[in-house]
Amino acid sequence: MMVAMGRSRTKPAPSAPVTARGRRTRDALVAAGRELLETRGWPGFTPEQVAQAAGVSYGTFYTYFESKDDLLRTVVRMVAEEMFAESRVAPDTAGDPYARIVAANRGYLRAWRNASRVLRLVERGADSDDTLRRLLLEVRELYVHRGAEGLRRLQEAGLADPGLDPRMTAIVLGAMVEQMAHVIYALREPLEEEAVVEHMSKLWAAAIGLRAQA
Amino acid sequence: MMVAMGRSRTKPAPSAPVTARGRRTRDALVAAGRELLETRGWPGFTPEQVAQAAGVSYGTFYTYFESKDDLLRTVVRMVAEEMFAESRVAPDTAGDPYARIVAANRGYLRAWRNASRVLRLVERGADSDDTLRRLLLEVRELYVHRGAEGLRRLQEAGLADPGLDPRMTAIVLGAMVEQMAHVIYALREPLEEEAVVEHMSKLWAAAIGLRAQA
Amino acid sequence: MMVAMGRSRTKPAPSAPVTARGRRTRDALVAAGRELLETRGWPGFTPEQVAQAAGVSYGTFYTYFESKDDLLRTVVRMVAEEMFAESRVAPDTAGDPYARIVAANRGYLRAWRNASRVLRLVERGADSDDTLRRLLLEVRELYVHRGAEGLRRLQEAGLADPGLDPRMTAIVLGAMVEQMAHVIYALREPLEEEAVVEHMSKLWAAAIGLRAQA
Amino acid sequence: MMVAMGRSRTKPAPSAPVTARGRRTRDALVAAGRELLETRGWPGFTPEQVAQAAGVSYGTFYTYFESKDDLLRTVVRMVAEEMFAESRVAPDTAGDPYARIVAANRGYLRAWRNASRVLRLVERGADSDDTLRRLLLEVRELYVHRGAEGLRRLQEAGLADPGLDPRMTAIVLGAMVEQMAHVIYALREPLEEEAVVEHMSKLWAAAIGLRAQA
DNA sequence: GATGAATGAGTGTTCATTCAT
DNA sequence: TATGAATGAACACTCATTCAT
Repeated sequence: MMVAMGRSRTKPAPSAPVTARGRRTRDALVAAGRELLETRGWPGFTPEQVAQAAGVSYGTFYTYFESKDDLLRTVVRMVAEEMFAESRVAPDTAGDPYARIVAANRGYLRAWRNASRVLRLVERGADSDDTLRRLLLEVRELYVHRGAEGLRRLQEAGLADPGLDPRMTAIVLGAMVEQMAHVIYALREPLEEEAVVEHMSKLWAAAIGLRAQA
Repeated sequence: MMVAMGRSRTKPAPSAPVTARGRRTRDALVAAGRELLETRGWPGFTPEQVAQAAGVSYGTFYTYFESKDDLLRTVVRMVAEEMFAESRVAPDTAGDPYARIVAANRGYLRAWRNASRVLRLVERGADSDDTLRRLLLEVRELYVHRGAEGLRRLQEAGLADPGLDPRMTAIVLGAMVEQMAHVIYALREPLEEEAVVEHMSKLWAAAIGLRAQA
Repeated sequence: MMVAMGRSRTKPAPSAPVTARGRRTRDALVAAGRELLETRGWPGFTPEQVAQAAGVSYGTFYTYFESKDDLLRTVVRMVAEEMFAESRVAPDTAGDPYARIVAANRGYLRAWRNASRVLRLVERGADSDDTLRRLLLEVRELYVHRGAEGLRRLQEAGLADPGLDPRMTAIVLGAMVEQMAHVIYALREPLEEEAVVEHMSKLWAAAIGLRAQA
Repeated sequence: MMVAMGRSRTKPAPSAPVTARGRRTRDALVAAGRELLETRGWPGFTPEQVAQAAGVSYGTFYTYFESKDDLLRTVVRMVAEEMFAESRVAPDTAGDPYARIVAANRGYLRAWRNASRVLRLVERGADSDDTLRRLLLEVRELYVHRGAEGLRRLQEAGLADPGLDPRMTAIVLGAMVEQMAHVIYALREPLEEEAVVEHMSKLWAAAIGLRAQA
């Protein structure tokens, strides 16, 4: 445009690719973005570097994403969903509530260690970006909901303190596990992962007044 | 940039000011930096804005600090020292154990909300800076130590589960409180502060198997 | 900044330079901006080229101007004021109203030809930029006001049709002259400048019912 | 870019469509281009948005047009031709001369407001494109010619000042009306359309020394 | 010591145009 | 002929740091 002033109101929002080729390119960009975020942190996460890592030209980035933040949100959602799915407790522990708690905590810690340098980075951004903050709250809600449901079932089975509010309890105990992951993997407090899992689980069980199955 | 630590020392490192005036200027810069970090977070923490808030000219910033990170480390050190100092007079002495837990949790949450937004920011944002990471671990250690000692006394008095490792327990339950502060104040999950304090305390007490005083 | 998201609310607005050196630099940027606009039009008017033409580095541009538009507005104001000053009718025609009209029209046409490729360019931008549009209206108002006052004096002296609304008349006849400048210099309709001046003046005089001085 | 005319002809210039379908597509693009120019001005006039508005895919644009400028020229030519066509049936024939002037001015102002925002945009914005400049001069000539003929008839009938050069007068008074349209519709000077029509007509009549019909 | 001007590499984004299918 | 993905130079702007006075 010859004239620099005046913004167009109608910036065409990138839509989902319709051809297989487009899908491949978009996937490559998402993968490259995630990879860079995990290996190089914020400094590596620029549209230019992402495009280059995906093997496409700079402009192509904006064929699929409205902005850098758009890609970030996409990556975060993907990582969060993966993590949530991974941390689902294997059904073979169905009978033993304590074993389930241990498995859940171990699973969470491992999922965090493996997949979520992304989430750690993002927590920082959330301080100044509202969309990101809400996205993190959404992700948290998944865990909170699952934890609350688990507790409710235990209460109904007479295996846990019926006086505890399920949601609040899930939030607080979830926070415990989340921060431990942060302490171990980000701050690198020198602790044995398995020892932490056991201890957390013991405290968790005691906190909810878990009784051995009748 | 925080990641760019460990430069080769080719430029004159600013030395401590020798005149009273110099000291005042430096103090003003540190205070302004802390203030900005607490009130505006990372986006407000630029040399230019710090200098302006301190009422000195832009260039003066570099008379006293090698870099932006240099000031950041200085501010963090100051906040950490303050927390050390405060912790010495902790009213940890006597009375009803449960009430003490409630008071400690309430106090911790409030300290976190007010004075140490700085630490929260740094904890989530400075993951590549080793100096800061270690400083954070030191501050944590302070609280862990105090928590562990408290638990040990309870155990010795026969008021808490003697099977728990005091240090590990303090770490895990401390993490719970710390993360709840993050959830409430940074992510702004809509929760009543006092309700959280009560719930956390109840879970904490149950977790350590707290018994009412004989 | 490591984090890309979140805009700072406090962008320091560039203030007027306080030292002589600063004033020189700022003046050089304004001059270069005007020069480029006049010689190369919009395509040459980029912060980078302006800075280069002024012999300073890129970043310096933003030491003195909030944005490209900021400089543009500055240049427009300057050109407009210059033009308005230039087109003031020499006082030696005080006695003869018709001679004054001729002089004013000739002056306007010349001022436009010399100084205001800038204004022509800007008229285009005004279509999509509100600030610019208002700036142009302000400039117009200067001329309109002067024209209206002139007519009022003639009416009071009984030398012009007293039934004409001075302001509206000034607007309409001013539009006539302005567009003729555009037609001659921008569209390059092949017309003799002096012939146009004479004809415009004759029509202008007839339109306001100018009577020879008693 | 408009300034980039006269490329070396190394790529296949799009030829006129041969199938009916091709013609429909091309027409849709032209119509969409015109529509966007009229409703959104320059910012809306991008190949992408034009294609989208025409309901065809992006790439198709370049099946029919060599460039964005190619479409612009096509649209301008179309608008110009329309104006030529309309001018042929101008109701210029008889009646009260003053009423005719009023009607002509009102009509011109309205035409300008509606159909030829395109021309207004181009007149102020396309100063480096020779093709367009000449096209604009041609359109102007049409109106000038008509105006001059009208004046000549009035002079022959003894109803207007016989000392005026018809062509020059038509140019100057035409400029007056044209610029008023610009002032009202582009710069949005707050004036009543009908009041402007009346005033312009009064000044016009006085300027040519119009005498009431014998 | 203090000032404020100067620096310039880096960032996110746009968009007219080309290309493979 | 039609599609939509791909291209990349260009642009406006930021900001930690350095420098001349």
